[in-house]
Parts: sequence; C-alpha cells; structure tokens
Amino acid sequence: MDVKTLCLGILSQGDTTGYEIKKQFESHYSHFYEASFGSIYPALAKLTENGLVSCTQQAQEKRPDKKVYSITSTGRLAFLDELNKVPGRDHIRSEFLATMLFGDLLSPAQLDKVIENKLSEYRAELQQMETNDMSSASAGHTFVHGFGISFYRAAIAYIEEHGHTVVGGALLSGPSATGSVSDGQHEPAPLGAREAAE
Amino acid sequence: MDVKTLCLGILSQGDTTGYEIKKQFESHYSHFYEASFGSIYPALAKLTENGLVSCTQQAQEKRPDKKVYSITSTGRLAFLDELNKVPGRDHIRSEFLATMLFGDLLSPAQLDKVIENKLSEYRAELQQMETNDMSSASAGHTFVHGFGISFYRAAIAYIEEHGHTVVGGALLSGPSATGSVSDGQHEPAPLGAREAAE
DNA sequence: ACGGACATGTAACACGTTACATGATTAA
DNA sequence: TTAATCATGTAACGTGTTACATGTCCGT
Repeated sequence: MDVKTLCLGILSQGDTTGYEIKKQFESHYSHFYEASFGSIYPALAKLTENGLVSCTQQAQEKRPDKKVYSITSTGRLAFLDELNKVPGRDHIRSEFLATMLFGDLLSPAQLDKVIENKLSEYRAELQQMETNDMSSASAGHTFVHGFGISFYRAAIAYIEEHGHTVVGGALLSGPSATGSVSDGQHEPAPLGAREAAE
Repeated sequence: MDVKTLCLGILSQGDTTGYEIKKQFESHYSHFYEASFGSIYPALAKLTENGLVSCTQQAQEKRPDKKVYSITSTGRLAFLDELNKVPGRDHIRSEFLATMLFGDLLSPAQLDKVIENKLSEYRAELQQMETNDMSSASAGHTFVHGFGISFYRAAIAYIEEHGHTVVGGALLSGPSATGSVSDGQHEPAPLGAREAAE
C-alpha cells in the first residue's frame, strides 16, 4: 500500500492538510507505516490531478496558503476498490532480527547489549501504547492498536525467554571468546578504503 | 539493512552463488527479508568491485559460468562493522492491518472474509514453520525462527479474539446508528488498560 | 512441446528518503 | 537567540522490482 492510498484513506475520515497527514502518520500510524513530506505532498498533488481529491486553498496572512484536501466520490470509490483487494503478505522488517541471525559473529557482551537495547525499546513502545486513549477511536483503529500491543508483548516475552540462547551459542562457537571481552568500547577495525572506490 | 549487506552475511556462512542466495532468501529468510535477482546480482558485482567478496568462475558445459563467491577478510570486517551498528526500529508492513484500520468502510461480510483469509494464511505459515527442522541451525537462526513462530501465534490469538470487534463496529456504524447500544458490558477497549498492572 | 529448474545479467521504472528552499510566529 | 511549530514544495539520490535477454537440460 503506497503513500497515495494511505493519504486517501486518511482523507476518507475527514478533510485535512498535508501537514496534518504527516502528523497522523507520526502519531497513530508510525508503528507500521510512515511517510515523509517528500512523499506526501507529491501524493496529494497526484491525487488532485487524478480527481480523487479536491483542494481548497485557504489564504493565510504570513504563511503559505493552507491547502485543505477533501476526498471526492471518485476517490472514495477508488479507495474502497483498493481495500477490497486481497491484502498482500505481511513483512517484519527488523534489523534487530538480522543482527540476531548472525549473532554468532558478535561477542557475548555486544549481543547482550543489542538484546537489552531492543528490549527496553520495545518496553518503552509498549508502555506508550498502553497509556494511549483509544476511547474515541474507530473499531478499526482500536483493533490495529491492540494488534501492536500484542505484538510488543509477544516480542518482549520471547526475547526475555530466549535471548540468552543466542548469547550462549556465541559463547560456545566463539573462536576467541576469552574472558577479556571488556566493554563494547573497543577499537573497531579500521577497514577504511571500503568505500574509497565509490 | 540492504541486499548488499544481507548477501555479505549469507556469504559469511560459506561460499555460494547468486542463484543459491536467492533460494536462501526464499526459504529461511522470506519471513522478514526478501530479494530478487535484479538486486542480488548487482549487489554481488558491487561487493566484488569493493573487494568485500571474491569470485571464482567455474566454467560449465552448457550453462553460464557458475560464479562462486567468497567473502574476503575485508568483507568480514565490513559485515561485523555493520552488525555492530545499533539496529534501527522494526516495522510491521501489513496491508491486512491497513485494511482493518479502515475496516468501517467495508461490509461485515467482506471484513469477515479478509479476517478469515488472513487467519488461514497465518495458520498455514505457522504450521510450516513449526514443522521445520532447526536441529542443525545456528543459535541465531533458531532464535529468529522462534521469533517468527511466536509472532504468528500472537497474531492468530489476537485476531481470533478481537477480529469480531471490527466487524461489530462496522455493523454499528451503519446508516441507522441507534445510540442505545450502550450496555456498558460491550466490546470496546480490547487491550490497553487491561493488564496495565501486570 | 512445454514448463520449470538451472544460471547470469541489464534496463526501465516505481517509490520513497534526505536535504534543501522559503519564511513567519512563539516559547525557552 | 535558538529551537520548535506551522506550511508547502522540489531535486537529487538510493534502492529495489519487473520484465526482458540468453541458453541448456530434464521431466511429462
């Protein structure tokens, strides 16, 4: 689902501006979709060009004209059409998991740090979501919000329970995992000319 | 994490070809990363150009030369360097969730179909993962595999428990939204304050 | 005869990010 | 004065997908 469609969806819930749409992405949608101004404004322009939304310019004293967008009936149909498509597969894009996948290459201390970091990140995210007031949200929003919470809970529980197995694995297969591991503050190898020929 | 880095990681586990790398993406990595030939081959070429991998051409009778790539020591360092970066935020990219978000626009029947479809998809995925033999996998692979399983379990449980709330919501927001539904004992607020004191 | 596995690669295209450009207002 | 918020937009760039090009071998 691209930014154009997501904008259309947001506009289906009420008229608003590009600036506001960005803020919505940052607040409720940030856990599974995001968008920057560089994609939102062109998306809105394109939608207008295609007649899926209309735009009312509101002159403002000392600021750029505020452009309030409204979804048109054509736009509503197009969005419904999009919603009726069979949704594609989900993807968990996670650099954390990628790191764990190759965790055997890291020292136990580093792995531990990565795990603890992600754990507190997840916990913070979870707490923030749990304190969110959903009482005035639509059923759909509430559902998705709850999904996010349940994802974070499962992830936290899993990592708490199994994170150590990777650290253990690293200990066993580490070529030079001697006691001198010290803190993660060690000199990382130079590898300078890596991008030299770019 | 881009395809170049992922290829480097795969090559850190043993020499192989571009074709084989693609197959690995399809088999164990498909749940959270993927890549096509159109990105793998150029990535390998770039890595070779930068000296992070080396390539041994193996002439074959009636096929293009098979190119077996090996990670170099420079490549190993570069990959380690990458792993030591603080991993970025995770993202759940899900068209299913996007659909649910705007679920109020769909008819109960359609919503139900979407939910049931996703549920069987998840169940199939889960079953496939659960029957996977991980006994010879590294600790990292096992961890990530388990993470996936626990994600699918949580998702299935959540949808089973709360999917109906969205369908219910759609029913309520119909043309005649009788304001008398307030029996206080109803479905809203699935999660959130539920176990705040856990 | 036809599709699929093997095996590599290129080019056009889509889509999004980052950084820049502009510029007023308000709170620390 | 510094930063944030308001408000819109463009251009360069990165990164990846899709579709194409090339050609053999094998099973049905």
